Amino acid sequence: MRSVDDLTGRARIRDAALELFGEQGFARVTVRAIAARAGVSPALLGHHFGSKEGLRQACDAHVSDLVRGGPDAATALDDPRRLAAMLEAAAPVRRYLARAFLEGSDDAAALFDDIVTATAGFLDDGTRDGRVQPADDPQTRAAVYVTWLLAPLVFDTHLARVLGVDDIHDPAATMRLSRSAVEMMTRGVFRDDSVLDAWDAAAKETRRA
Amino acid sequence: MRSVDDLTGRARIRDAALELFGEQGFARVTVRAIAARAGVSPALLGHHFGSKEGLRQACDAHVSDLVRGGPDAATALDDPRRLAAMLEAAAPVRRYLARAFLEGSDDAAALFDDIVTATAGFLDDGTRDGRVQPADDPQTRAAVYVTWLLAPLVFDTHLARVLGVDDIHDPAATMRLSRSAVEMMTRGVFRDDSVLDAWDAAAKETRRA
DNA sequence: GTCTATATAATGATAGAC
DNA sequence: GTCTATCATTATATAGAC
Repeated sequence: MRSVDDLTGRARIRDAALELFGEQGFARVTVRAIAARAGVSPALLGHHFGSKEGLRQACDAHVSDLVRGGPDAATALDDPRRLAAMLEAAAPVRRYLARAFLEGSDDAAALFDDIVTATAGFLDDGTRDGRVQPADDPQTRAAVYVTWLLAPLVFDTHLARVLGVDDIHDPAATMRLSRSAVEMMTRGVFRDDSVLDAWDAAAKETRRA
Repeated sequence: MRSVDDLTGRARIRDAALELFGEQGFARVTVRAIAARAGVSPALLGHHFGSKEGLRQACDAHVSDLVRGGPDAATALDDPRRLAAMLEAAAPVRRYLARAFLEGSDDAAALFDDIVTATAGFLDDGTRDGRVQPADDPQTRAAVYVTWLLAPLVFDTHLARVLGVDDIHDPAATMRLSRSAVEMMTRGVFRDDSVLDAWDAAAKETRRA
């Protein structure tokens, strides 16, 4: 449920900043541009958020709350379905998230860590009851799995171009992408152990050197 | 082979810009900061590159050449080993590449497309001679495969933090990561078809609606 | 090719009225 | 809470000497 001030200028500013930061990155966006999109004067940003950096932190916190399922559900990531929901979030939030992961805010880092923790638990549970392959290094696998889960978020424009669609997040494109990903995750890509064996041989060679 | 002017101020400026753009992003980096790192005056950047934007394009072209294996080997991406070599490129080049993919320069887009084309060829060949699993949608699989290949490039700081290493690209961390990735690509992650079947059932439901 | 010095514009932040 | 007006700073780009 939304708090009442989400209808005021403060929230409009925050949402405008969210959009612009996501589209262009923090440094490129000017205070004036945010104010113009929000339909307020530039001075109002300072009044509500102190500085441009304060506004960024408000955006980080807001997006982090959204992904986690609202301010009242701090542990919502424990439900793996929540992760999929995140990738289906509104486009501005997705774009902002992608930038935040690359630009390295504290909230983005904490969110990444929480997702890895939740994923590791999900994969470990699955390994125990046989639905998931055992891993040589479960922690690293969980981390890699999360980067693969998030990759479409970051490469969305490139994927859209290569696949010949307008938006990688429209229903048809999402289905193509996730179907391929699930297939790769289930069947693997390499049909036999030759690549794995070659890797292990190379690793042994490296250790000897 | 390097051209002779790679030893002059022009190349020093370009390399300094490459580092700073990769570390901080284009908009945040000032012409003065680049000049300071290159040990030249700010005015020299304008003399050689016209503008900051011109300098960026020079960086894009240079990195694109490096990844492709030098200006004389425009088709080097056809060799899949070149892709792995790219990920082992010097840290400044990697960081720059990650930013370029997100910020969407023309050269980065062309490079991504070329990598997908080369990968699709590699996977198709493998499918024909049985080393690679057949795919329901080969083009989409190639695109997804490339985003997974590039994911560690983009999420490097997060991976380093989660794995507890200083640099995700030091030899030990690289080995952990790629071993996990190869394992996942060979064995898959899900042990039976339950996730795939659930996906197909949900897709059928969606089409009906 | 490289520098010093400067023109010109845009930016983040703030003071003070309403 | 919101505005207008403005300040101080910093940015890119360029002119002109060496």
